[in-house]
Amino acid sequence: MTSSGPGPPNGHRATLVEVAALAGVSRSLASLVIRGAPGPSAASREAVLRAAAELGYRPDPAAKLLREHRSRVLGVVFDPGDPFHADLLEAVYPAAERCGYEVVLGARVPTHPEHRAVEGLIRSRCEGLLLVGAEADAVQLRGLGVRLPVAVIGRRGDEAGVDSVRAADPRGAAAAVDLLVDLGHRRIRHVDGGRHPGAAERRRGYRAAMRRHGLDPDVVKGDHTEESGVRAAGRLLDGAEGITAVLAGNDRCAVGVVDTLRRAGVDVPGDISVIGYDDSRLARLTHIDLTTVAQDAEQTARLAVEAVVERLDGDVDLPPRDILLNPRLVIRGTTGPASALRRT
Amino acid sequence: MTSSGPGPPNGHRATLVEVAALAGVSRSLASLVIRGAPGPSAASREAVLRAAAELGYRPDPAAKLLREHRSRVLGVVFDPGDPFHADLLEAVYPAAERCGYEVVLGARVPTHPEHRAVEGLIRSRCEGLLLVGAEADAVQLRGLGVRLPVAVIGRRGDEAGVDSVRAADPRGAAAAVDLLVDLGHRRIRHVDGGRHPGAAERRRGYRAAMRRHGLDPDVVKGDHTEESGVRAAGRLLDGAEGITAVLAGNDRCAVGVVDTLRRAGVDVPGDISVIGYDDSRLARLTHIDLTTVAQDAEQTARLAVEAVVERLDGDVDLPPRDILLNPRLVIRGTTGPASALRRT
DNA sequence: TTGAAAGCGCTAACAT
DNA sequence: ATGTTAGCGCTTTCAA
Repeated sequence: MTSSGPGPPNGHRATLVEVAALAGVSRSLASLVIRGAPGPSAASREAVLRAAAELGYRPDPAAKLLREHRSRVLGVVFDPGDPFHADLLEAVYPAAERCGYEVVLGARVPTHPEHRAVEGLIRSRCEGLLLVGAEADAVQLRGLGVRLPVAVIGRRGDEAGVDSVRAADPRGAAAAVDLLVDLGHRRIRHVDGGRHPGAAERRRGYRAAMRRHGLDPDVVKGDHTEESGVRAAGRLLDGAEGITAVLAGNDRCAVGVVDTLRRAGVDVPGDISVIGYDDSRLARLTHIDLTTVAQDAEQTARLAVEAVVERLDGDVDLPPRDILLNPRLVIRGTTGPASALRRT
Repeated sequence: MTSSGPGPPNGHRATLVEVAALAGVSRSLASLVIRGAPGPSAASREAVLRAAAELGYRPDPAAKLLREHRSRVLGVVFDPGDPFHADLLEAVYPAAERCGYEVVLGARVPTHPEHRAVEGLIRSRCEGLLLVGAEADAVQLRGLGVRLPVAVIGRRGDEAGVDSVRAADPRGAAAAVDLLVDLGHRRIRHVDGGRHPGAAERRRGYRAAMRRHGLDPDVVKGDHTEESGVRAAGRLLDGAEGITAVLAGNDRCAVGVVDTLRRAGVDVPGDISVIGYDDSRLARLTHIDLTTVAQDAEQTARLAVEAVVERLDGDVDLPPRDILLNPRLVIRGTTGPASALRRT
């Protein structure tokens, strides 16, 4: 915690002139030493460092910023409470550090909506912005992108003139279908995510993959909540329609499905296989152990950081990029062979 | 999103001198107008505002800060992904705003541990710090508290010389026991949270309440994961010990218990009642519908903000306070009368 | 290798 | 009600 440290524990904050005076050198020389610039002799270096330590000197970021016109800070807007955003943040920090940037966070919550978060971060003198799942429309995004370099994660942004990094959802859904077909499933239902971001792409990927395998797509409406999974499972139980596998719109929905089926005495994956989407912490819980489609948080975060940094450190007017990442299928315990068909 | 706005959309940022020049007034007068200080006549006000708009002027926070030596910014360290922290953040923003402060966030993640988050926030020139669930020890906390006003949430801090706001866990556990006893339960087991923060207090509250009702405490070791609930339920199923109610150490553990019991055909709450702790989003899911003990996030956040602000805006050397909040029992669908006793 | 001087954009006395 | 003057703490030419 950088404990209280030496020097005056409280009150007056030492300034660079004072350090220089104590070291018996000029302000500028002290400045060079403090920020490790080449030039100063070993002797002066030693003297300044000792004086700084003695006074408990800490450079004033505001003054530095005023002078340099650069903060080397990246702002990130995200949803606290969203596990995938937590994974992304975890990866954003090292990525930013490698590029020589610090990170400040702004939450997107009802009491502090996206535009407020953005303004706050800009006031915190960040030079570039990462929006994890923007809710701004294309016009607002474009306006923001003019003010400073912006990258959006999880949504397309190139149409608004900003970079974006996102998973290729159609491919993820297709991979899930492929796995199920490999396991012998033919009647595979998709509980979709309605109008949630990404849902349309997943639906599209599912449909295309089914047709590719010569199978009939079977989509039922849903959303990205447990509720929707519960309802879908209910219909499955009522209808007993010979369906042996379900691709849910996301993990929450999948958990609703699995839960309801199992409580009704249906064996998962013995009778019915279920696949989720997102590989959220939920899916990884051992008592759930959900087969699901994962996005690579580490790579996503890294590419988004690098996109912004690239503009910051030079190429200001590259055309906006839309980076698509391949999702990865994580096979766990809710999928199995279709051999043990329900006898309907 | 404060769209791109008028003025030079890009490139040169207008300065206050330029605005003043265009408005035909002095720097200081322009300054007064810009920050809405009393004094300037309606005419000058109008002129300055018009000029500012025309140039797309935005005050430079770095310069302002350098001059004023105050940022009116509060730093908050939290765990992204933790739903309760999300609730707190939601309440922190309006609380800070009412006090005239802004909020900057720093995440506590493996790649960016607490002390780095703290340093980052301090560099972001925050004047006070809120630690949501500090992991620093008392010595580090004390060192930090010397540098700037600090409040910790969810853990005691007065011994380290900083303010703290937390739920009175013993009372929460006691309230849960009281409810179960009211419902006629006598054999109530507590699956504890091991060494997790708060677990000891909950255990203590449970024990005291049981004794108060003339009942024998029955504590089994656990932790704050679903796993632990699964194991505890397993033991319940094996033993068939006539236990009719379980107080889990937290919601995750409770969900593990409920899940396992129900899959084994035990009716919750018909055969066994289960109470969680925390009222996390998990507990609120309708298909889980867990009776649980809730902390008041809104009040917690508000009191913590006010504690820090109070020190910032005057009383620097109040003695540290440890504010205890009463938890609230949220009765949902996993508790019921003990009448339908399991016949063992 | 070191120092002197200028100035980043703003606010806060102190005049007027 | 408005303008003048001095810096805030730092970096950065430019000279020595």
